[in-house]
Amino acid sequence: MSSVLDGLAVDPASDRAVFRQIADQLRSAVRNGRLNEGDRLPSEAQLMDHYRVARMTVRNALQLLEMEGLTRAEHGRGVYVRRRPPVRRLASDRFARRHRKEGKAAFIAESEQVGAQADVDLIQVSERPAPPEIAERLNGTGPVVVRSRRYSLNGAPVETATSYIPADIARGTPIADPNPGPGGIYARLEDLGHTLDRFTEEVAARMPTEAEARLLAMMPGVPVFRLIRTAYDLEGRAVEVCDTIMSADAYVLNYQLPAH
Amino acid sequence: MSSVLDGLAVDPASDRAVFRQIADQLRSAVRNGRLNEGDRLPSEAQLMDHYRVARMTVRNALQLLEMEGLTRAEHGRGVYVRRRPPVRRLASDRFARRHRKEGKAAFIAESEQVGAQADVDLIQVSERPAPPEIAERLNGTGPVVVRSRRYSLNGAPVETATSYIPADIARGTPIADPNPGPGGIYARLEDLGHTLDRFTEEVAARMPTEAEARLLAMMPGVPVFRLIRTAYDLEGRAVEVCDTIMSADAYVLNYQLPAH
DNA sequence: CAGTGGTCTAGACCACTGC
DNA sequence: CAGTGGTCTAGACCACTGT
Repeated sequence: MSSVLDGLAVDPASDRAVFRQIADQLRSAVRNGRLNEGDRLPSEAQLMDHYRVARMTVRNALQLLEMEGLTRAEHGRGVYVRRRPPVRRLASDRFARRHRKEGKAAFIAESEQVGAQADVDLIQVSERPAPPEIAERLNGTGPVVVRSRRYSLNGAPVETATSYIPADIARGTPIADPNPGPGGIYARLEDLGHTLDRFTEEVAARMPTEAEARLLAMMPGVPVFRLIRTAYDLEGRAVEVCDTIMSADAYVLNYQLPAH
Repeated sequence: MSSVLDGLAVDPASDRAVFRQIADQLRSAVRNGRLNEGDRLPSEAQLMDHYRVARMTVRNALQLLEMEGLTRAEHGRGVYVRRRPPVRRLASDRFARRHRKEGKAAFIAESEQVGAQADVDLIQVSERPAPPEIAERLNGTGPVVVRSRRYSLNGAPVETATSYIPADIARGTPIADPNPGPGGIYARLEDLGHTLDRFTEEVAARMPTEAEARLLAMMPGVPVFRLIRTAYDLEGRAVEVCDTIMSADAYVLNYQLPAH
């Protein structure tokens, strides 16, 4: 009987903690192909036997790998090498007016391009004072219409988004309606005379909060993107700020930069 | 004597694991200001006493918070609420020709703007076959000149970068020299007649590998950005691919998008 | 049902920090 | 030196999975 563990041993006298040595060896097994995507790792019991260590030592090693995003544990089944799914790419033209003319909001248009089923749920609309982070970007402290929703791809939640539009623009318009109509709120902003000129995006990455992890059904060891997009009209006024949390394993963000 | 733990208790009969309840309560204490940035959390011994649980239960709770990036443990000192340092922003004009004319590479120019001390070390230059991921973007399979280096800000490493330039362009030029001269390799590419026209950037986020965590002296619970930038000259040829790993807590990436 | 991971207890020794 | 977190042992019971 052969196993991925054949010939592997740890040195208890080493400076490197035993659980780190075990993690190192399992990591190598993945890197050099002795373990492939989707393969099951040896069980905790097998690892305890093989390395002659306590269960907590084995679990610390496995937890390291899970934190790195290399493996996922499935209760009652085993620990598996994580598959890196093909990721969705945000084309630079995702906000092109052409898509709005076709009546498609950015997320939907983009998902169709890659043949994925897009869904939106948890839609909420309200009017509130602008949070400081938002007021700063909208260059004003008045009330805002707040639209939040969650996007899913092929049934898996991948992103939550909250849009803030100054109430003096959006109040009483379809923008304040749960269903803003074809082309989404960017089309409605243009209907209202706020022709969109440019966007800025600020991209950060961090580990999810508990609430975010729940909403996006995230696996341990996967960070989120936080993307704050500000939309400006032709007059240079900020007309929308969209605060988005995205499961980082579902996206690669694409940008085009001119060399000037 | 009052403490952040006053009045807090867990329900062992709850569905929610005890260590998660403890983490919840500590997290709330941070969110509602009973614990501030830089404050020390109660020690493991104090938490064991207060909640009447075993040490492993307390440690699991603390580890959750550390994984989320909310706290950092300091051996022999205590567990502290992490400070969110002011972050550096990548301006959209970071590759503007003006900076190259001034003899400054992007990283240096940018750091000066925010009054930070920039350093570069671990510079390595070699010539090798192009890795598949790189060949794909360079649209060619020939050998490449590989330049890798590490950038630090105020003494703290924040990013590693590896540039790949087709050898038929770079061989025997200052680009293949550890010090490529004023303005960096982009200035040299333009000297060689490859006037830069545009860049694409692909941004992903994940947890660091062990090697990356070491090189960037990363705290647990902090992800990295992986940014792959491709530079194109006026003829549309890809003349450089730069593969960058950045500590995500040191950056917010800024982009400008036209509305078309 | 047996096998898996999830949680928890009650100890032990060590390395690091600050007084 | 006392107090802190880092590592490790040797058990226990539970919840979930597949047969």
